[in-house]
Amino acid sequence: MRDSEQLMARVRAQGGKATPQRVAVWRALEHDQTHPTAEDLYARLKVTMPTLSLTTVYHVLNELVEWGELRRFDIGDGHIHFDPDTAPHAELICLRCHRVMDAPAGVGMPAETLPNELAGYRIITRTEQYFGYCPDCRQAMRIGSQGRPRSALHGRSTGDAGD
Amino acid sequence: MRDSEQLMARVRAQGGKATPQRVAVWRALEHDQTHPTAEDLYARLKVTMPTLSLTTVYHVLNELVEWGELRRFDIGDGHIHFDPDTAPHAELICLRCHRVMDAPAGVGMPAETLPNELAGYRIITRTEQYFGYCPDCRQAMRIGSQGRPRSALHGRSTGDAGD
DNA sequence: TTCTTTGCAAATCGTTTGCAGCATG
DNA sequence: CATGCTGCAAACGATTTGCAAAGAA
Repeated sequence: MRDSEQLMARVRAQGGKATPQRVAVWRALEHDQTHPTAEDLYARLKVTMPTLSLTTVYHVLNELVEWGELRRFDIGDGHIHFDPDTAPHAELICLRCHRVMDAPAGVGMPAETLPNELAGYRIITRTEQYFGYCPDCRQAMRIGSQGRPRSALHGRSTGDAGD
Repeated sequence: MRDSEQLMARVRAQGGKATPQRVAVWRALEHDQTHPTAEDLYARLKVTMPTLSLTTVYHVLNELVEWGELRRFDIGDGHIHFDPDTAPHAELICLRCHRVMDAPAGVGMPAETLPNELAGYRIITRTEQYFGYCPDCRQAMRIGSQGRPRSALHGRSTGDAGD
């Protein structure tokens, strides 16, 4: 994702307005590595901008996705996650708390191996997701307590279990 | 996923019943490579079993996932897809019609490269998804017509565009 | 018969949309 | 001052759940 300076130029160039709400969402995303959901960002921003609405957060996120500035992905926890890093890279996803983090450098296939075409498909991008249990959840499961897993819509999971 | 013979044994062993509905869903999945949604399976089965309900399809799919027989995944089209192939492998996903197919053999990282641990995470499985445009959609886009893209909840996409 | 499963109808809940008032350029 | 943006409230829709009737074992 480009920085707010450039986005401001872009939005003005197409007759749009650089409203405080838009800029706030842009800034919140700028160096974010937490792969937040719309609700995450809303909660974070509400503190300094109490009048902000969740609807607006969704509007701004969706337009960023349309502009190709933001990647939107579903890990199966019932919430859409967003990532300002639009280059292909690997991610680590906890099956229990649904935390998402970038995999350490060197993990996953190098970006240069992304083919242009595969089985007749024009390939645009690739995602690699490693599912497992994060250190906190491993600890919590070891103790046997329930810990405090993050949101989980009804009983959804991404399909695997065990330890 | 194991075949219906084995699943029948399993379900009976734990005091369950091999109902026609369950067996029908198992059979439908047995050699399926289309990565269907619950609705897909329901539509397919309704023809030969008109009394089957969508609720039951969900019940059966969810228990298969709990048993570790079925992988459940979200491609961002607003529908949960299911895959009886639970081994790590790469998939091709069309950004326009949301068709999912297995990548040709040799594409993606070999299964043996799945690490046990990564950044403190206990790794259980990995998914590799290649996003792009399938031959049909490339053709449709070339013609400039709208073609007939498969389901798409409101205006969701998985994040990328262009050709 | 007993205990599981089915399937209808209703509830959930993240996300999207309609629209009236507001604020940016 | 005109148009684009915000945000409330309502709509949406895939999936889940409560529960009474049905059917395996």
